[in-house]
Parts: sequence; C-alpha cells; structure tokens
Amino acid sequence: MTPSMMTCVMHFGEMGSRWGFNRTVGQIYALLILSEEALCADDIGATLSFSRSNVSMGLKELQSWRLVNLVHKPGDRKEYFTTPNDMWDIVKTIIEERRKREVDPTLTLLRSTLVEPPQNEEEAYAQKRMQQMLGIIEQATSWADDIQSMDSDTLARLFKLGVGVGKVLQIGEKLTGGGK
Amino acid sequence: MTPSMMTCVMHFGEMGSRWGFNRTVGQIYALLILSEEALCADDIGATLSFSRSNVSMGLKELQSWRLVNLVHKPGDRKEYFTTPNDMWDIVKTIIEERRKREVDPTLTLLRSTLVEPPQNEEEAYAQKRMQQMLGIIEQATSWADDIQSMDSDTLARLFKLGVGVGKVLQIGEKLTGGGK
DNA sequence: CTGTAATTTCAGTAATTTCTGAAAATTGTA
DNA sequence: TACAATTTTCAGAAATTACTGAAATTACAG
Repeated sequence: MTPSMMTCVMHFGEMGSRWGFNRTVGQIYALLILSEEALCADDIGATLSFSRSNVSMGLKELQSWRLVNLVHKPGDRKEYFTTPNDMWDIVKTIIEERRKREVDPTLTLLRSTLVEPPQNEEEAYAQKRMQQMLGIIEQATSWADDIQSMDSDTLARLFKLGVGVGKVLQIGEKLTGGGK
Repeated sequence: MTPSMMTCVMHFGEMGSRWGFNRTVGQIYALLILSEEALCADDIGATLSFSRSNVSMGLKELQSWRLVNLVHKPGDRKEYFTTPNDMWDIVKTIIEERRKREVDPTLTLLRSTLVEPPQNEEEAYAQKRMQQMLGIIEQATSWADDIQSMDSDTLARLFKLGVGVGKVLQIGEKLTGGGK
C-alpha cells in the first residue's frame, strides 16, 4: 500500500458513508479495487487495522451487494476476494441493487396509496404530488433498465455522446413516433 | 395529515437516511412536498412531533441543499416553507448538490493522484484502476451537465424515449462524428 | 470421523449521530 | 430605541450504529 493508494482508500471510506455503506465497507472495497491480486480477510484486516470480525461483516455486506467475487487459491484453504475488472459492471450492479432495496419499495408504496380515492381536499393534493413522484421514478427506472441491458462498450459510447444527446432527441422522437 | 400521507412521510424518512439525509430531514421534506400550503416550523414540529430546534436544524439542512423556498405571509412574521412545483427541479437540484459535495472532491483526488508517476508495480496497477474510475465519473458528470441544461419538458421527453435510446445511439454517433 | 484452519455470529462496548431544552441572537414593529 | 416574536445555537442526553473479542460454526485434509 503506497501512500497515494491509502489516501484513495480513506477517501472512499468517507464517501461510502454518504452512499449508504459504512466507512469500513467503503475502505475495504476501495482496497480490493486497487489491488491487482485477490486479498483474503486477514490481508484486509492487517492493511486497514480492522478486527477480523469487522472485515468479515464488511465482506458479507459487499457480497450481499454482489460487488465482490470469491476465489480460491490452489492448496490454500482461505477465501480470497476480487472485484470485477470492468468498472461499468460495478456501476451497473450498484444501480441494480439500490433499485431493488430503495426504489422498488417506494414504487409499491406510492402505487398502493394512489389506488385509494382521496378522502378530502388535502389528500387530493397530496396524491397529485405522489403521482408526480411516481411518474419520475417510473421513467427513471425504465431508463435504468435500458442501461442494464446494454454492454459496457455501448454504454461508454452513449456517455461519450455527451451534449449530442440533446440534438439526438428530436430524431429519436421521429423514429419512435413519440413526442407531440 | 391523513393516514396515507403519514405513511408516505414516514417512508421517506427511512429512505432519506439511505441517501445521506437523516430521518428528520426526510420526513420534513416529504411533508412539505405533500402540503399544498406553505408550512412554518411550528406546523412541522407539531405534525411530526419534533422539537422546535430539531425542525430548525432540518430546515437549515434543506436550505443548504436549496430544496426549499422561503415565503412570507402578509401580516405574519413567521417564515413559511414550500417546495418547487416541478418535481424535475427537485431532482436536478439534488443531482447538482450531490455532485458538488461528493463527486467534485473525488475528481480532484483522482486527478491529483494520477499526475504523479507510479513508484512501483503495485501503484501502476492502482493507477490503472483509478484511471478507469476517473473516466466513468467524468463521463457521468458531463452527461449530468447536459441534463442540468435541459428544461423539464425536454428531460421528460428524453426519459419517455426509453428503449429507443439504444436505437438512437448509432444515428447520434454519425451526427457528432464520434465513435469508431 | 477427527482435528485444525478458517469464517461467522453475537453480546457487550465504543463511537458517532441525532435530538432536546435553555439561552442567545436576530428580526420586525411600535 | 425598546420590546416581543421568532429563529438559531449549542452543550448535554438519548438513540443509533459500528466495532471488538470470545465463542460457535463451518469446511476441509488426512
């Protein structure tokens, strides 16, 4: 671990805590991403000065997010961990998991609320707002689905399109027959 | 506050805590979104059973995110708060603020690390990974910039395009002369 | 099956974050 | 300016979350 690697690991520890992971999990994941070889729990604990059990819990969390790959070395009983080579796969997995954990329950809640007729003026307005939220979330998720279905190269090209997205919009609407 | 409104407010309280706000801030904001009239701090505290000072801190946090509008009623000294009518404006502001608080510092860190030549093999690999991260984050932010520059209608039309985005990609690349 | 290496669980503790009430500061009005 | 209404600050309390070490469990080699 060189100092600049350590700085990066610490930074992702801080950032992780703003993204729903805790500091430990953020640091472990950054370390795994920056390391060429697979690391075992003891390696991680020694490098980051976490207790063995803390590392175990962090790795379990990362596994529940499907963000690490478990590998075994021949003639070695320990479990070693790696991260996907393609960074896009990591991003896609995070989007997928956050959707499952956060977005889907919200969709369910909003939909079930909106099937009930409003009881009064106040609720009628609240439902109008909930309808707006629902619309945005539905659009965003259907669009996230599209992203999930693209391979990394296509996705990278789409992003590279950059400001062109605006220009392309009109043509897209003609093609799909959408827009008014 | 009808029961279904309260359910929604509580839900966003829970969700808020996964998005870097605390429960209080999430509940206050959900309440403001669902309420047609502007609310003052006392209204909010009474409805959600928070202390006056807790409401004050929550509103301060929301103001620092530029997510609430401060309004005054004639002949009334209290401060009242509302949320933007257009839900897209809310989403755009959140993207903008998260970028400022989380993405920009990360970009700075990665860039400053990557200008230093690697000291050894280990660091060379780490830099390769950091370069991948940097590439993705740069692409994502330039694309977020495009979104910021669109008005709500354009944005909504883009999302509605849905799966068409894939099809449109090839044409886009011809137009902008990008891709290989 | 036995023994050992490794991982996981979990109860208790430490650290952090959130929340409150009281006091201070600010704002607008007469 | 003085006063009252309102908001903000902040030190400490309460609640939550993270972390540890010890014990339990699992996995595998012989």
